[in-house]
Amino acid sequence: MALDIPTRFEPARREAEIYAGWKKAGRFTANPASPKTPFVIVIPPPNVTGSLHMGHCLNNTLQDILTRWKRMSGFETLWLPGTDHAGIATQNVVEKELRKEKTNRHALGREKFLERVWAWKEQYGNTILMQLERMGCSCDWTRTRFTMDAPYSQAIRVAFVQLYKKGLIYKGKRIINWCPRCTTALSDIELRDQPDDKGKLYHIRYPIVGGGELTVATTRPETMLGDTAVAVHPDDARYKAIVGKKIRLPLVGREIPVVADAFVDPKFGTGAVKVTPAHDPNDYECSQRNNLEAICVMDERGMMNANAGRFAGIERFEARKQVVAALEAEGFLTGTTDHVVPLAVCDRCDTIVEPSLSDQWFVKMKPLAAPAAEAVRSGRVKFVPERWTKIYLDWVDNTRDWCVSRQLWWGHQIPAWRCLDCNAYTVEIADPKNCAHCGSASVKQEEDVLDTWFSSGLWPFATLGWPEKTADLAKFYPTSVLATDRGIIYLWVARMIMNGLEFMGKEPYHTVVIHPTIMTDDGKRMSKSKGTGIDPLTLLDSYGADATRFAMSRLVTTSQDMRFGTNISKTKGEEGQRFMTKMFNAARFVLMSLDGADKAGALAGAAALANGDAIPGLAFEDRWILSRLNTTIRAVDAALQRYEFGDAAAQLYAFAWFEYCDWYIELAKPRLARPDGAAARATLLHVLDSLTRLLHPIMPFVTEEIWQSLRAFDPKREDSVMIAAWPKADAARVDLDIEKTAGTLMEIVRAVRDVRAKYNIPPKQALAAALSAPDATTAKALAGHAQLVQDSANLTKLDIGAGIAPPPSSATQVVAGSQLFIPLAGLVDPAKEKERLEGAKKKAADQAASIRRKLEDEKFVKNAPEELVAKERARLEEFDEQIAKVEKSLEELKNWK
RNA sequence: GGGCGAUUAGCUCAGUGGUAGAGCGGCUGCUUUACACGCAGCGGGUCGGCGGUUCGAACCCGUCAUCGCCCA
Repeated sequence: MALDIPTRFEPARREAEIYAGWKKAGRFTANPASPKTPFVIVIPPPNVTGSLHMGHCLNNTLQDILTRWKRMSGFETLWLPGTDHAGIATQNVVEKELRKEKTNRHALGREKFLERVWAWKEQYGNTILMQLERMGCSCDWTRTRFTMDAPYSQAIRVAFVQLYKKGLIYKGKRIINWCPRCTTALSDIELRDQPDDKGKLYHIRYPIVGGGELTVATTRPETMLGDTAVAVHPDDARYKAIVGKKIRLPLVGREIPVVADAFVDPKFGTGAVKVTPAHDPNDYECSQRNNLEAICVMDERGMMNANAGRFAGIERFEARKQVVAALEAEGFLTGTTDHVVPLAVCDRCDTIVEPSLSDQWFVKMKPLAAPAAEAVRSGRVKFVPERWTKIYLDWVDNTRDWCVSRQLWWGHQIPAWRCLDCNAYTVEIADPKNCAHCGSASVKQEEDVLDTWFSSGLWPFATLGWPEKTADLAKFYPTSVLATDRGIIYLWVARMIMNGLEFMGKEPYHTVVIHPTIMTDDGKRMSKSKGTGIDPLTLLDSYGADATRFAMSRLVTTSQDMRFGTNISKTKGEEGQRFMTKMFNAARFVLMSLDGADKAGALAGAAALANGDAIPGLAFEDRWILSRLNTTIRAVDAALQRYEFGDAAAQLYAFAWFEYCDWYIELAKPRLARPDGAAARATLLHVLDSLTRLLHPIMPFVTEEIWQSLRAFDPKREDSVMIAAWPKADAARVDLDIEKTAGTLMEIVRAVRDVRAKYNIPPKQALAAALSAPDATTAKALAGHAQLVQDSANLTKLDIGAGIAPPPSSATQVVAGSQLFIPLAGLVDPAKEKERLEGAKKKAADQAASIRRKLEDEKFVKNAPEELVAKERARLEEFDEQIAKVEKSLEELKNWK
């Protein structure tokens, strides 16, 4: 064996090189002019400030598996990568830098600030994309997109103008979520729940003008400064008499009315609530119904403003304390109780958001959401697993208008110009010089920018060149599959579907694969702040990309969570690494076996096998592994079609390791030196070739390395496994009889090894054995394969026949309905053998008893399907025979010396 | 408050009505010339609790519990 192949594949040394090779050869680049059917995935764009976390790692592994699988299956495949500009996050990062320089964006001015952000993006914005390369992702980097690029920005502008002109975008005053730290509006989905938010409920006495009083309860006493009414339920008998009267607002002195409004829950607190229209969404709606004034008492940074009177200039939570103290001092506070307050915080900076009345731009959701719901209801877009459909529909059916303006600088400035003369808006694709309404030249563009999700909602077609009619758009839209986490269903999926229908008239993909969310070892959400997250780069460094990808994909199930914390990632990563090494060594063995042998013969044979042709000299075990290979191909295909990645990975692992390596290679070894070695070599090579292709989508690097070694033998094959054809299952190769017989033979071999292990007989010590089959047919079927069993179990001989008498002093083992006898005179202790046989007898007797019980039950015999009853009868007979045999062996034992 | 998911071997998970499975870990034995990141063998579970349907339930129904996720 002249070949010099190392025993390990070294990811750290080879991955980058292999990846560079693919990239240089343009393997990832899609061709819109190709006649092939397209398969397209757009990446759910990661945040440009982000770095790879476990969720990305899983998400992109699965996308790459699909992409590579489809590419090998003959599709014109495009996996389009890119990032979104992440308005708040990116602006925060750069503002942080500025703070270190003791300056801020206002000092810099908008233009200079944006230059800084771009500079930051150029320097750091590629981090996550480079990490995808490390994972082996076969993204088309020539098509990398960024939501702030000029063509993409143009798409956003066209989309905004179209929606505005259709009346689907408007500007209006609403209560929105305000982040006082980021000083911008946020949409509902940019919030997070604050856990463990223990608050208090304050009970405040409100005096009624003309006598009497009311008690209201509030969790946010500082907002009482902005109260403009007290509301009670119209049917609440307790308060009927005072509706229409006035309250003198404590601390402020303003007179405010008592109004009746059905939104009040009479059972909560005292049944009377303070109404602060400028700081609560329900109160605002109440104020609209009752013509109440809205008084804002805070500024954009969460400081109390002039409307707060003596509390002006105080920070909102400090103001709460001081208002409570003042109420108490003046005798208005009647008590406090503990109360859990649901609090929302800004997703980006953890600041408690302030519901605030504000003038913002909104997208009308109903007209967009209805078709998006229909696309899913009709089945044109399918969720996998199917249960997510309901989650999606619940949201699109009930979604409220979407606040899309953000008080940021980094983002797409809203293409609306306000006329300084007539106050009307002009919304155009090209910058207008004059007001469209009065012709005035005094027009000023809105300063606010659009929500980042507004841009990522256009992702499936804006990335392909829309609104231009590009070749890419024509070829690759609609895309095929979107793979993402459940947390993204509202964020992107719903919006992409809405926009796809609105702007392209066609849903953006036919399938949405919702894969599990990565959890810690104990099933909790990974949290950066709690330090329970793990860094995928550590895994890539420790085990390599292939092992990491295998480990993750193998754990993917239809369940919604996937535990992959510190410990689990270690054991699973190591498992992946071992598998990678195993495959590498299997290839090493096959190549070394071919080297110096009849190479041409092996190549021709393997080619014939790949073609489905017969080759001379195919042995039983060859036909067995070919049958298993084709069964496996079918199973893997079926699993991938259903997006059951874990199942596909497990099938491949089991076939490669336990069938190909553990059994087939071992069976082939003795033949390599014999005259029938040619067929064995051809089969070894063909199965290795198929496995290399099948494993490639999951483990791209090691399979490419193996492929290149194969190619050194056979320069005619494709330059890269990436473009090799995906194996097709050949039904003609599947032979269930062979698989069944092989199963029996393996059981026999295992039984011999078991006896050896029990009696400490070394594998090297050859033994003789006899097998007593239940009938002549079985005996004949097995006898043909005696040599195979002898090779595997190191037997000098193996007599097989029906009803063979046990040789003297034999250990007995029941296997697959037959009895195996191994003469062990002088080797073993009869007492020990007796113990073993008693154990086997008990096992069989227990089984028999349970079946007998069943069969003695008339109801079972009457109601169960006939075949089942017959099957149970046969089983009982088998067990009874077995017991008899063991009893006979126990008798024989007495004759042992 | 509503919805969803999970609960099966020490761990991670398959298993949708008819003999409880896999991998990992464990234990025992092997320096077998592809691989000790290996090979061979073995043990290990009243399928979360309780009730119901059924000849028969891990599986279907009800209920409770625990853990988790989402929405309000």
